[in-house]
Amino acid sequence: MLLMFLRQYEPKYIGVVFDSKGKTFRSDIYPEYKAKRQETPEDLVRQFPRIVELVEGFGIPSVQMEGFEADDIMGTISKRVEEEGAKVVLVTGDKDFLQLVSDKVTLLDTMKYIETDVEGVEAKVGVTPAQVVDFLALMGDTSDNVPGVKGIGKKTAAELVKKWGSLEKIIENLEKLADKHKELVEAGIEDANLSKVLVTIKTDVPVEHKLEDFSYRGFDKEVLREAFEKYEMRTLLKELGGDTEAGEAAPPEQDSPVSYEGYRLVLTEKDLLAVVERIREEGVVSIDLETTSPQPMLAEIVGIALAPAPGEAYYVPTGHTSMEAHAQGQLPLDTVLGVLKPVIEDGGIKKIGQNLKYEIMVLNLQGAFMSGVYCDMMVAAHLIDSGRLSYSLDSLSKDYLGHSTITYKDVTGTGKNKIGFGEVELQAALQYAGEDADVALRLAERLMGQLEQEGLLESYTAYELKFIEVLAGMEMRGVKVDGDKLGELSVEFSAELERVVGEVYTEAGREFNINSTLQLRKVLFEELELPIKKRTPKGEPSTDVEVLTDLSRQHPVPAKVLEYRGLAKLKSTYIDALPRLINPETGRIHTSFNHVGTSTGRLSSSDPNLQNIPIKTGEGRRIREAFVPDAGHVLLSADYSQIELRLLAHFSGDEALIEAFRADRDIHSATAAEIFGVSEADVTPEMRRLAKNINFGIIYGISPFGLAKQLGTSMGVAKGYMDEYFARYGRVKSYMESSVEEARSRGYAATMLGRRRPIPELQSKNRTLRGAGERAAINTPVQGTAADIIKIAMIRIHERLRGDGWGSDMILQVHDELLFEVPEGELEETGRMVRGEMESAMELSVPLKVDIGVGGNWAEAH
DNA sequence: TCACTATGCTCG
DNA sequence: GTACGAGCATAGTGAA
Repeated sequence: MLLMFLRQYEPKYIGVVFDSKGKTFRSDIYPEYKAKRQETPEDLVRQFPRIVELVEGFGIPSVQMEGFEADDIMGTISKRVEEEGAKVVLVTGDKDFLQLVSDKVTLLDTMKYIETDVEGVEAKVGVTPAQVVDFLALMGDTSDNVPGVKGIGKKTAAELVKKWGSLEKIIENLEKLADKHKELVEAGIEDANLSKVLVTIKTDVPVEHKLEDFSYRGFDKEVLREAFEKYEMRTLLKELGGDTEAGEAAPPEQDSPVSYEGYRLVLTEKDLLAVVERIREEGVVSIDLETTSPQPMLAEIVGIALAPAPGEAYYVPTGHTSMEAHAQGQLPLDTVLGVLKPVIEDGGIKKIGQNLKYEIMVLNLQGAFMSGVYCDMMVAAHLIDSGRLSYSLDSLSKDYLGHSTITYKDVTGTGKNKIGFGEVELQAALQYAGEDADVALRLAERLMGQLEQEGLLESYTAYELKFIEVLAGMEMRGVKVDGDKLGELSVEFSAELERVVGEVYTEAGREFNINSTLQLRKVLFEELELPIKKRTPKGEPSTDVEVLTDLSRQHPVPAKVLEYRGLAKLKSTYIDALPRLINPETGRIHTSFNHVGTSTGRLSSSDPNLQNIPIKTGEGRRIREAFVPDAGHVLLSADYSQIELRLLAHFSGDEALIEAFRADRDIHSATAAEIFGVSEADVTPEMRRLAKNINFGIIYGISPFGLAKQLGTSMGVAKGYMDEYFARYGRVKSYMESSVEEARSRGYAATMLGRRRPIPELQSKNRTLRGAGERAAINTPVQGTAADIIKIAMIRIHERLRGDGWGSDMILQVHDELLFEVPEGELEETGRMVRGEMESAMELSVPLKVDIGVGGNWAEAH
């Protein structure tokens, strides 16, 4: 509430007033005052000191005076400030405060976010602010135990006060009242008079503070961050915005560089043409589409914001549905796009925006093909710092411009009051959308400057920006999923689940919700009295796969639960979820690839996540069978073989490792042969499994504990393996150490294309945190460079496929694998081209190797 | 009803 | 408390 208030109102003075314990003049004259209140819950009482702490963190002065209620202190301050001629906003939901409202004083209910002025008071209670005390005196207040006049409620109280003007006047004119009212008031005169005193907020409390004492200079981000971290207020932490470099002061919140004066609505074709003229003059435009859906494949445009220069922004509504929009008349989308298309498609006009992939896709569906992508804020910020909590425009604006933008929620509301963007009033839409376009434009300058300064501009334009179009293309093409097949699987899994559930109930001796860890814990550890093997971070007995596998030796229930979980997971996450995401227009699934989804530079995928479709179990593989090509096509899968270990060989320069890859040996067998001192022919499957785990462990920044856990052995044994590994691959060890050292001295880890991930944990005094930082420092260059390599390959393949004559499409990326939908007749050429581009994407001291598979579904292609 | 956390499990 | 990087389903809780 405070954050929202500070941002929206940017007050010059602010104070928070607290009640204090003990007696007040009200309880003196009326001992029953607030008597019926329930005792303040203990949970709440304990929070009061923390609230004070947080208010201090916000840099807000607070007032608390023994013997005086907060109401009266607020009333006094409000009165004084009002007399000095300033405006006052009283932030409270208490209706008693309606009495203080004037042309200078308003009430803000931060729960509902409604600001009440004089007219508001009358609309709300039917009387003027001055009459509120009389109104309350009659009506009473149950929550404060103020009696009022028995039998008179809100309606009658308002009616009487409105007619006679005050309580005193009503009493004077008792005889003229309707019989029913007369009787009631007569009986309640004493109560009414007392009530009036009780509800009247005092304005003459001896407050010593001067207005200047309440000056607000903004909050210290660091102090607040610490408090939020301490109390694990993660959402607020995120809202607070990213890191400010040590020594670099955060830009002041208050001198906001953005004003809305240069923003204009565009409602006529003539005005639109003038905007186009401005864009051509500037040679650059920031674009922000407002639509009906966050999913580009389902979105319809309701308006377009355009900013050709800082402070100058236009909003062209095309699909707003408010009466006002209809009254003013908006241009049809076709007309608008007809005028804008040449600009959008003109590569000579630089395009700026936030998450331009979205704009590219939505416009593409309307037949406009964006060219000249010049700067995407989100993508630029991620290259500079892939460790940020947020890449939202608001967050970037706060950090780089010191300006908080109007948020989407601010204009559309949330929860059940939420409206579509098309229902937003045009002025609000103009300010919101115009600001986004404007802010993106201003940020572009800053971010491009920083990219250049840090030597990242080349990477940015040559790879990151081009990658946006590659992703847009893949998302738009989508992947075909056989809904009928999933339907059959669903039926089959339902039957299986029913069977397993029945077996669990029988063995457990009763029915319960197997999905509930809470209930499962009771059954396993209390009723069946099985031993607790492990605890969750909260100290509760764990029921995860490791524990249940172990317990399966003692009792049939854990084994059955594991079986249940396996089936239920597949059914709910994939089998039943995927068909719902099939686009009705295209009949395909269009995942969203998040360009800035990870701190290493990998992609992430969501809605649905197509990067974690099961493969390891037979049942899981059946889900992949539902991913199919169009008729006359096949799926081609191409995946990098051991790309991360190859990078480890390259980066470390370890001769043994490099030699193994150059000779194209099975790397896990080769490692096993080295560690166990046998010839590769004598490596057993068990030895290979061990070596494989060690190899992966190395990339993750191995620890004896982690390796032991993975292998199911003791830490001593694991340590032995590690020592043996490092004895054979000495350069790997020194490379790992230098990775950490480099990250420590520079403050960040980096990938080959330059993406930077700050790792402040390396400075931590907390051993665990520091350890995590060290492992991140080891892993990031390896995982991140692998991501760089496949990114380069994808850009080149995309460009090749876009050239003449190809019928193949690249449809998915799963970190080291690319999936293509290929016309049967084009199979060989596509395979050759794809392998060529992937293997030559980057020159390393070891070869890059790609395995290719083909099939009638994704399972077969693998 | 909504926002959020805890737990557990899928992938590379 | 401990292997790197992700997203999502479900249960449960507290606040609006």
